[in-house]
Amino acid sequence: MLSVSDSVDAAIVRTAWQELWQYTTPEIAQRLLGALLVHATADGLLVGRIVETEAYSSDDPACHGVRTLADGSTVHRCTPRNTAMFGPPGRAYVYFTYGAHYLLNVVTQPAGQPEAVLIRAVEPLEGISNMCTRRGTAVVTQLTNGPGKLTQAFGITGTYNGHDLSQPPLRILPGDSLPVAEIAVATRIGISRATTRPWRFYVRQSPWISKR
DNA sequence: AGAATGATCCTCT
DNA sequence: GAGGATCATTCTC
Repeated sequence: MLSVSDSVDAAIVRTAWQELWQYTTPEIAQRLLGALLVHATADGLLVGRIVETEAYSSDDPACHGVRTLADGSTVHRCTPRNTAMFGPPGRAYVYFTYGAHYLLNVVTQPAGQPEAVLIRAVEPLEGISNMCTRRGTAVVTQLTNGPGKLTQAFGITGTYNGHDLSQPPLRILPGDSLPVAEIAVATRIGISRATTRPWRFYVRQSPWISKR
């Protein structure tokens, strides 16, 4: 049974969600800080607050939708793995790497323009004991402080690749933008190309981020 | 068909 | 701080 206030709340969230995609990808990465990642599982609700993100753009050699040619130029390349990146904004791009980890991205630009925001860390809010079970640890600060860790804690796998993140069971609920003073800017982690772009964003002094 | 690479994590020292 | 695990994806031959 849906109450009137629930409907109003849903409309507000829907508006904030759709307005997000008019910004550039680095701007969206900052605006996703503070948003809630929500997964409704058979074992219960899992909720986390996003505290760390990275932007990947369509002119960015580090982006999965971009290929660097021998002459140093870059082209867009749609492949079976990165197809979701070429789809509409607001969808998930989930991929598997290092033979072990799923990484969750949010597609940010209109279809054909491969850009996305990697969710690198969240602050666990609800379903923490469930997350501990999934992660195999009781150390709460180690549950979701990395892109591979948080997908394991939340039970997010490749089945969500292409999923509309405004819809259950896996959603992102935008919140108010953080004050600029609370947002730290740094270079991205774990990449070998375009390493100097300042496109990693995190909540300053948060104990839940992956790395200082 | 073969080889290289990787938006990571964990376990050491 | 360094190195290994582990395998899907992608490119090259």
